[in-house]
Amino acid sequence: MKYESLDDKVILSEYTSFDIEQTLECGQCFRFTKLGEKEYVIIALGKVLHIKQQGNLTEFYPCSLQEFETIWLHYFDLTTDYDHIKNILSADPVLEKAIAYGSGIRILNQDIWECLMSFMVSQNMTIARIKQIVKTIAERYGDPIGDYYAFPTVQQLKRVTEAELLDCKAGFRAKYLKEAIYKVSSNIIKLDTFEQKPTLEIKKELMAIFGVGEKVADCVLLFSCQRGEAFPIDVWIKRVVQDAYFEGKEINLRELRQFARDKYGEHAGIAQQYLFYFGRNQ
DNA sequence: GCCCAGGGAATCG
DNA sequence: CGATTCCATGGG
Repeated sequence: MKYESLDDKVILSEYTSFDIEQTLECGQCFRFTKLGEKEYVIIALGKVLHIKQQGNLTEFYPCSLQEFETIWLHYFDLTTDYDHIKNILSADPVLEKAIAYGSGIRILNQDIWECLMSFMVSQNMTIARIKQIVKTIAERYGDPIGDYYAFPTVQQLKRVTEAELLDCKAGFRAKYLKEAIYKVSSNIIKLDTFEQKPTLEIKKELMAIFGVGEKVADCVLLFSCQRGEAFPIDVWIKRVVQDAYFEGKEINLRELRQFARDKYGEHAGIAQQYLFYFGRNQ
């Protein structure tokens, strides 16, 4: 991998396993807009970033070299060796096929707060509607950045009422969001301590929030805490695994978790993303 | 109208 | 324990 600065752009080249479309459209984040073929605007970490891929080049703009190195290199997980992980997972024929389909997926390192709120919103919703509701919350309570809005901080959401969240169309999740805002804003849960905590301890803290179950906790662990062993199980992944490994037979969540641990181990999370992207688009 | 969506809590056996 | 039901809401 190489990158160089040119005006207000950074140009990435000589990389493997990075496709912006697959990375954004595989369901791990919700704040992006497609402008064209492999051209996107993403709103993250309080910034608006354009990304355009053609051939074996990726442009990031507006973006200084320093910003790229301190923020986006990590955000897009560009320092992780995905070829190595893919080699390990490809030993499994099912994964080999899923990887062939979504070979450019990378797991983003997102902001924990936004990730938690977004996946609380996600329960029992379609991806299109999740995007719409997260966008509404940002537009009503977040800071404007050009034509877009940053996802609001905990402080900015502190005084928001359940009725106002209902008005954002959060539905029955409005009271869940209130609960998360309360626990984080009052420091009952300290998100900035997660980095140095064991995975299971973080999971326990997250699941103590009314409205956070295993699925949402696993999404937060995988998409914002760099816990590659987390394996979020939703309706899609359940179907894919059942169809690919159990002849379509119904299996319960406990068996499914055990299966993922045994089969994919420390790379269960990325395996899950390959399977999700493959399953949802076939 | 009915069914389902990147679930989770409450209830029931 | 495991299984079922309810929860808001919009789109197919």
